[in-house]
Amino acid sequence: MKKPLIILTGPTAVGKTKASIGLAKAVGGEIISADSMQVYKHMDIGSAKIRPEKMEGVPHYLIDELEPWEEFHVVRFQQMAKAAMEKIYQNGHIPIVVGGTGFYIQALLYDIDFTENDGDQAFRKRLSDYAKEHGAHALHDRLRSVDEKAAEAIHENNVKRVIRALEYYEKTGERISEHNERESAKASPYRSAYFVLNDKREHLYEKINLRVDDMIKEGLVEEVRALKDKGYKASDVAMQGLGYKEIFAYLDGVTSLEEAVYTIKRDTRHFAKRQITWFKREKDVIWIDKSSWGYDEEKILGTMLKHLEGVLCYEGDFSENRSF
RNA sequence: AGGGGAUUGGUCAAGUGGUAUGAUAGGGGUCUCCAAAACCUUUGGCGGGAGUUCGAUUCUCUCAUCCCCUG
Repeated sequence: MKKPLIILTGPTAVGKTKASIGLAKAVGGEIISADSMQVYKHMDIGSAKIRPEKMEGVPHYLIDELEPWEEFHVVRFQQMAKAAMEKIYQNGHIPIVVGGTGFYIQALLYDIDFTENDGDQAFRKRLSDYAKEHGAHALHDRLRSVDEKAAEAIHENNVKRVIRALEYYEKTGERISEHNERESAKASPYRSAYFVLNDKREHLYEKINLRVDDMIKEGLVEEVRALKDKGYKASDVAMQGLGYKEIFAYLDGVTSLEEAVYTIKRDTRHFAKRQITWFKREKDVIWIDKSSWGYDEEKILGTMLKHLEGVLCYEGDFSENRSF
């Protein structure tokens, strides 16, 4: 029998965190964060991390687990999240994946296989240098010669993904297009419910703008300054999160604070749009538009629970563990 | 009140007597190891009216709105 898995996602600033606590308490769930920034310690304000006192006793995983210099990517997420899920099942609880990184959620939900190799940085750098020297088109031609289908699918300007496709072929001898076809045909090993919390676009954008202002008031600049003082550079991956790279630029005197704030707001809006686009093409998602529920948290929780009745059966271990 | 200047997509700018350019915002999309990333794509416009002209966003007049100076 497949194990249950609940996913609660949606664009940034829509209110996932808040909704997740109510849901976790109602179903006996523990929360796994699917967020590429909240895993990092010392990055609280800019990543809109949940505060411990707001957790109301619900266990959280993949929050504050890494130092900002550590690498984090889908594969690592997948490993850590799977380990967390094991623990949660052992506790007799249901894992609830909460976060806005659609790719991570996909990797977990469909248990996509990334194990062919472990990311050869030197090889990637060589290809990246090749592209810089001979142009993106030349690199793309190299891909075309080994994997026509992948070359068709990946635009030549998207150097990052052209490199990955070439790397995959180089390391495994298999075409990445074949790998992707196989992996995307997979069925999920879980009994899942995939909730996408959404809101009217206008309202969402307004909330994003307000939230960025709040972050500044709460001391985002000081948070970034502290990271900078610890020796982190704008080029470190963790520092490239929304809100961090812009404040870095401000602290370095490249932009004014006003410009930084403007850019954070704009890029966060763009990000939210991309997130929504991602969720639109995920199959079997349950859209919950907050505006059509009058922003009533009780009603929204009620709908989610209703959907869960159909998707997950509360049997065995799970029914008796609904409170903490 | 008098004089001067301005009016180009939501915003900021370019430009020309012959089908209006760009940036930015907005929309849509791709995505299977940097994904808060990377990449692709696209809808909007010459303030109103009259005149000169084969033809006016461009020249003239007028109205409207805004800005500056003088009183």
